[in-house]
Amino acid sequence: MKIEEEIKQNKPFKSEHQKAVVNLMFTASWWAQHATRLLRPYGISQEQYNILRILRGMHPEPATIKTLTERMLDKNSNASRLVEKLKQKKLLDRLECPNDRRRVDITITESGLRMLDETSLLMEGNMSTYFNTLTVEEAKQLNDLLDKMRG
Amino acid sequence: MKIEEEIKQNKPFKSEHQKAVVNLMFTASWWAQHATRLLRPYGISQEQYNILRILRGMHPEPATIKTLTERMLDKNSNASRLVEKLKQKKLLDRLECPNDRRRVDITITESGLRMLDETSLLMEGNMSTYFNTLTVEEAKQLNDLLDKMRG
DNA sequence: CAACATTCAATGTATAGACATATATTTGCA
DNA sequence: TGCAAATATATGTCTATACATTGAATGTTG
Repeated sequence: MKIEEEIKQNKPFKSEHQKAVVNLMFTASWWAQHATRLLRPYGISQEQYNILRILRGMHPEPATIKTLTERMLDKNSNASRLVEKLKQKKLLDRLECPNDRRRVDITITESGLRMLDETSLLMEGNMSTYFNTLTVEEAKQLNDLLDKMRG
Repeated sequence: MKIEEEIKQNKPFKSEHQKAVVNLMFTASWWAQHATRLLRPYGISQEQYNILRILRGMHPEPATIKTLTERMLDKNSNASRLVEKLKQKKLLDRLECPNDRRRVDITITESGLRMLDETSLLMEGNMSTYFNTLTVEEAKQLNDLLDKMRG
């Protein structure tokens, strides 16, 4: 469906650029909804999932809060607090870094890895299902345009 | 900058499709940050701004909570509460609908219109500045791809 | 090495998103 | 008409974002 119909906009957009911004935000929100629902049965949010993905990518090397923040999609989400939530669920371990006591070493646990294997399979499966409307060539184009959009 | 650099991803993405999803979410979050900062001096959030835009579009016809929800980018954001916030700032009026007492008629005030004229000029100006990296043709392509992405 | 600046993480506070539930009104139909 | 179903909005609760501030540890420099 075209973005105008999705948001029942009666007037035309002022420009393709403005429309693209609205379309971007709408599409992101649309996908966020799906992702949130997929993850809900596992008791983790998208950003918690994202943190676990970063930790798996580095495993068995530990990350610090700083590293996580740099790699997270949402730079302002509060890595400290999200890490605390995940620790309570025993999905990661947090240890004081021996070299620098300001830092904390954060490592995904076995249980975290198991849960992530399951959820990432589910997420990736859903992505393929939802996004198979795009060809690989089109996905590539979309990536280029988004990169270019950010200047 | 390419998305891999933005989030300091060392490994390649599994597929262009997966990369496109990450890119979409990252770009949306990136723009949301700018928008939030632009609106901050005016004391309104993006979604409050969005509601005012919808109301201006319908003005002088009133909207209901239901109408707003249908047209908002984020279907789950709580129109009731956002309307309440905007009412407190005297940017809109909320009246019981005479035909159907379940509903409320919501209309943007003069003061709301004035503030929106100012903020939307600012927002649109910023969009042109940020997104002039894309040609009109590319913006069109991006719109088509996003529409197609949602299936 | 002492004083000051910087870095890293945690926390306080306000706003918003996600979702279930409550409450009032209207509609539809037996 | 009466009563259940549907509709419109509001609210409670938990989580997350935005941003300022705090506090501890480390770096830097005279």
